[in-house]
Parts: sequence; structure tokens; C-alpha cells
Amino acid sequence: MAKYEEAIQTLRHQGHRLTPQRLLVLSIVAEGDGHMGVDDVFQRSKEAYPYMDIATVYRTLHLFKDLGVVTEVAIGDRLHYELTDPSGRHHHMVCRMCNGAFNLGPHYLEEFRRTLISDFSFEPDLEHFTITGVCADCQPAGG
Amino acid sequence: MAKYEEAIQTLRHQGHRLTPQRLLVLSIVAEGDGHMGVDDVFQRSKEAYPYMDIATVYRTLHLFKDLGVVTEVAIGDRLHYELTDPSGRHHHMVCRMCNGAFNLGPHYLEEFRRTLISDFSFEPDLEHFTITGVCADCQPAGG
DNA sequence: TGCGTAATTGCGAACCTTTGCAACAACGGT
DNA sequence: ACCGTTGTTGCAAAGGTTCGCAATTACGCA
Repeated sequence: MAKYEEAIQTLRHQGHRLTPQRLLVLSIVAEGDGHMGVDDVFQRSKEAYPYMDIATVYRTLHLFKDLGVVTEVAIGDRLHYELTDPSGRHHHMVCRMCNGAFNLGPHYLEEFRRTLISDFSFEPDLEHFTITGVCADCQPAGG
Repeated sequence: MAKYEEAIQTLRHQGHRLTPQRLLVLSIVAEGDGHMGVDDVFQRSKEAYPYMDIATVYRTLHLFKDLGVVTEVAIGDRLHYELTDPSGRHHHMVCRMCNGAFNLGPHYLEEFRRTLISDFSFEPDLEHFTITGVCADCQPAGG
């Protein structure tokens, strides 16, 4: 699995250690079906390694997020994680009614990004970017 | 203070009670200098009313947020609150290095909003919208 | 391959936020 | 002005998340 290997290289190159716990969390997120909650990752980790600690899961996910190998998505009021896809970056739209998460292609935000940089010299983290709103299915009828 | 009075009307009209605690929290947020953290609000509340409970502060701020009278801004990993300004809505850019918060005029997102609606029928909550990134001062030198 | 160094883990404790529940109080009707 | 209803509060306890620290372990180097 290419993304998985790439993520490992990223860890190495930045001087972080490849511990079994990190590899485990990484593989769980990589094989997970989309956006996984912290506790999902923790429960699955414990199946493979019963001594896994929830603090380690938090620290590992935060590290991965800072390195950019996973992407953090706020769903409801909990954070979820998915493996970052370097070839097909996308953003998220999360419906506040049904908590459904939809993907949004990267080009939708490119122009916005350029504007922020030129007007404010503000470099936005658009990788970690989620838009809350109401999806088509949950909108009140009458339109 | 107009916004303060408006907020009280909103509470009334939606059938919520005007308790001293709510009025206190509202006035603190209204007079606060920008984005206030939960604990800021709590500490100031206790000065006026020593029995104030932190749970009440949380519940009150959440209520106000749902009613739209305050706006929630994520700064660092904590939520902050400010009185919603109905005449001059703005968004936020928060620097992940220095945690500085900058305002962004509403027109920057109007086009983006229209695109999401027409392409996906997704109605974004752009009122509660924060962009994380790195501000001009915190960007690595070399440009 | 074995050693030393420094990052990382696991544990406990602390912190932040939410929730359940009995007592209280705001509001509408009288 | 008083009463009853029902939303709200304060407290305490339960999550969820982070932090400090000693023990452990990955990694670079001999």
C-alpha cells in the first residue's frame, strides 16, 4: 500500500521513531473505512496489542496530523482521522443534521487560497479543512 | 447597546427564559474585547455572581451559539466566543503558530458559498467558519 | 552485534467538557 | 400579587483529552 509506505518514510525523514504502536495506528487508519474516531482506533489497537494506551493513540494521531500523513475531520463534536491521500487531496463538507461527510475536490479552494495569500500573506492550511452545513437531503423542503 | 438588546429579544421569542445567569454571560461576552474563552467568561461571571457554575457557562454559551447570538471560534484547541455582529459578519483566520486571530470580510466567501450551493446543494454554515494557517509574522523567513 | 542517548510509552493525575438529577425560579394565567 | 408549570441551575459524577514522569525501547555509532 503506497500511502502507508510513504507515511513511514515521512516519519523516518523527520527523525521520528518507528515504534510498533505508531505502525499499528497507521495501519488501522490506513485500512479503516474512511473517517475513524479516536476510540475506534483505540479499540482496534487493543485487539492487536492489549497494552495500547489511549494517550498513545492521541499522541500518535496528533503527530501524524502535524506531519500531514493523516487528516483531521471534525464530525459532530468529535475529531476523526483518515489517511491523507497525496494524489487526490480533498476537503470535507459535514452535514450538521445527519453528520454525513462529503468530499470536495481541491480545485474548489485554490482560488480562495491564492486570494488569502495575496491579500493577507496568510498561508491557510486547506488540507485540514472542513465546512459545516446542511446537505441536500437534510434541507427543509419547500425549495 | 443594540446587539445586546437584540440578543435578548431572540431569547424571548424562542421561548427561552431570561435568567440572571444568561444576562450576565451575555453582557460579559458583549463587553469582552473580542474572542473570549470559556474560562474567561467563567472567571468574570464569578466576580459578579460567585455561585456561577462552569456547567452553566457551557450550557449558556452553547445555547447562544445555537441561537446565533454568539459566534464560536476555534483558537488553538479551545473554543472562544464573541457576540455575533449581524451588520458586519466576518470570518476568522487563526494562526496555528501564535494563535493570533484575524478577521476576514464576508465577501471573500460569497462566491465560494454560491458554488457549493449550485454544485452540491450544500448550504454551508459560513458564519461559524474558521481558517487555520500561518500568519505573515510567523512565516519562515526566506521569501 | 552491543551500547549509550534521547524519544516514546504507559500509567496516573489533572484538566476540560458534558450529563443526570433534585432543588429552584421565570413566566403565563389567574 | 400569587400559583403551577416547566425550563434552568448547581452540584457531583462521568466522559473525553492532555500532561508529567519514570521505565522502556528505537536508533546511530563503535
